[in-house]
Amino acid sequence: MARNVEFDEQVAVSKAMDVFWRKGYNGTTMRDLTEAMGINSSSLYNTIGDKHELFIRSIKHYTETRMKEALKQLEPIKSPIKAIEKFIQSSVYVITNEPNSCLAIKTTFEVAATDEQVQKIIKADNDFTYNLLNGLVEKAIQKGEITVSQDAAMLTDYIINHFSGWHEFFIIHKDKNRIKNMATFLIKQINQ
Amino acid sequence: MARNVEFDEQVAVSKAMDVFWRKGYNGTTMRDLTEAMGINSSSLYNTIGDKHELFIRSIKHYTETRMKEALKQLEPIKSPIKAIEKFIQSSVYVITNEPNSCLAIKTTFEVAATDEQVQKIIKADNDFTYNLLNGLVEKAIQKGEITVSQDAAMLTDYIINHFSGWHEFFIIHKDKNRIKNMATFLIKQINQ
DNA sequence: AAATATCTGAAACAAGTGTTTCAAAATTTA
DNA sequence: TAAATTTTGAAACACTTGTTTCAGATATTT
Repeated sequence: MARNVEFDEQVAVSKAMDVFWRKGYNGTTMRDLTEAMGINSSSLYNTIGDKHELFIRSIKHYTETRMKEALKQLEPIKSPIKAIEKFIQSSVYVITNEPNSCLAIKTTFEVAATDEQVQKIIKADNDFTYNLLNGLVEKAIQKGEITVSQDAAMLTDYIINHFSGWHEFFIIHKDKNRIKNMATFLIKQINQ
Repeated sequence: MARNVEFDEQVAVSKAMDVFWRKGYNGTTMRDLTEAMGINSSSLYNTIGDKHELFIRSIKHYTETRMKEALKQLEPIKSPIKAIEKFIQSSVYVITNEPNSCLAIKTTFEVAATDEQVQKIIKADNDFTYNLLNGLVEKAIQKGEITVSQDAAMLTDYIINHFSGWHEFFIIHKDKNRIKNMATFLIKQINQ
């Protein structure tokens, strides 16, 4: 019996996410957000909620999108070790080509330590990556594609652990090659 | 012919640093700062300057203190490889025992990408760590303590690169053991 | 001790913050 | 088409922000 919401909530959240991604949670104002989303704050508060809720939806959107992309990218690859290598290489590509560094990592360092709700989402995202990669590492060990004498759990942690540093490194040095060299060495270490 | 500043500027900056360390640049207000420093904002603006300048001094204080500590800790160690191991192990200790994660890393992800002045200080800090560790790696290779066939430059990047991930990991999982295991593996990788 | 120069404290500043209000517009259903 | 109900836009809200003001307190130098 009444009109519907005019804007697409998914699209709006995606636009909000872009702002948070660039400016961080505390660096973003509600006016930044409503301007980028193209909606009035009254509509925003009537539908999604306040700034914090919008941030929660933004980082959920970010992590969910990333999870889907990872699955889609790795699914067609038959060899576990090749999938692991692809995962590492495409991380390097993203790190050295996207305009902002990973929203999840930025959020971890800015607010995860003091915001439980955020912490949970970030942890879920990390657990997803862990499980995805751990499955591949286990298979690779079984198949004898990884011969280094280490348990899968530790190797999975060890591989994932590189990405944060590469992001940090790229912000500071903006040097693709040194990151590529680290990635090459990491892959060699696993492969041996 | 007149009175002197009542407060110790070094002590005041150190107290400001603590606040920035906990809350980040954008999450910290001038009232947070003046309260923690125990001085009035007029005194602050008369001596140090505005919020940004205070932040600059805070991160300089942080990085300089850290540099001195690193030098002091590694100086007495004769064996290069032992010094490298000590460097890694004490990083693990700091990461898993300090209440906040590294101010330099937090700052890198929060503001370094958009603040040139900050970026420079952070880069100088990273270059210092790089040079310190690179010297050790080169000596360790010469002495045959490191036999892995990689150039010192890449190995230095590779070692340093782990710290950021460990910080991130500890915020999310608060698990010391998994970090220790990664550190042990890293040391083993270098040593072979 | 007096003159001098500077620092300090409290208050005030204008602009910016996240959020709410509400009349008018809009779209749905009957 | 008319009634009903919700969304929207602009303005306003109360509070916080970074910063400045300035009278009076304070310490130095002569």
